[in-house]
Amino acid sequence: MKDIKRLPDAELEVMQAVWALEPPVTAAAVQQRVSRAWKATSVLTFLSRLCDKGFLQCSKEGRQNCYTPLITRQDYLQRESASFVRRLCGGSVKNLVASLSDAGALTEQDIEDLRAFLDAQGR
Amino acid sequence: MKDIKRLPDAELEVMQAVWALEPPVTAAAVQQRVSRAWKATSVLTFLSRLCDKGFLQCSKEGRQNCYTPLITRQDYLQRESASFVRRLCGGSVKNLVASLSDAGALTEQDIEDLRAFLDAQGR
DNA sequence: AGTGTATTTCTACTGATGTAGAATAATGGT
DNA sequence: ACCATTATTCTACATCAGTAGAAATACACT
Repeated sequence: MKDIKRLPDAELEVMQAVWALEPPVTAAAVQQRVSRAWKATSVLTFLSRLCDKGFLQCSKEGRQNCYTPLITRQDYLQRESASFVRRLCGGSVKNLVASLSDAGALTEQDIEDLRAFLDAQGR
Repeated sequence: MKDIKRLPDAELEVMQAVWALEPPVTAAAVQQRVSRAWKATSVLTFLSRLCDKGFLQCSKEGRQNCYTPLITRQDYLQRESASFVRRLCGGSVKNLVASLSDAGALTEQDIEDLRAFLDAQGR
């Protein structure tokens, strides 16, 4: 039914904050958690747009709004990374990892983790 | 100098076409290569925006425009994948690969390629 | 009850993106 | 030299995104 779409940067950052915090989140908490210096009204705009898009649900807790994610971080990440690999890397994951490596964005730790992951993976 | 920014979907698709073709490309060639059914003028709009953004250089070849990439696919891919991992995966590449796996976007071939890549990597 | 204060909802504005018609310019043929 | 054809440049417009002031609400106190 609902087709989740890619979120614009600002909304994504807000979602990250919501995901990072405990379930029913207030706008103020989000504002603090976020890295950018947005005015309270800006944060509220983003939160409300996220509700419109079906990413959040909003309920009143007295005078305050409380937001709860309707989409998990995992779910969003899965969709986005699959779409990223398709759109940018011609569908090849190796291609992606190789370019991360070229970009110097692959730490020793990453490599180790990946090895472990693959080992656990392959039967 | 120039800070390369993320391209919107339409422009990215046009760039992919340009990269896929041989260096000096005509708008017509791009239009054919691309998957979406854009009108010729739309394609030209995107090409011209890509020139403005410093991704392409345009030269006249008689009556036709010829476009040449100023940014390589590799270069763009590197930047974008690094930024993607940062923005969405909290900087963890394993996180990314794991979610691809969960999304069922990791083929047997991908895993094999990754293993080979990592082996070649780690001295 | 009246008022300053915290929150939220409306409204607004600028610039980016997707898409393409209208206008213009350059060709090729007759 | 003229005109149908073709490619390019302008112009346009709707929607999305980033950002936030103004207006409306709801409390918390005195």
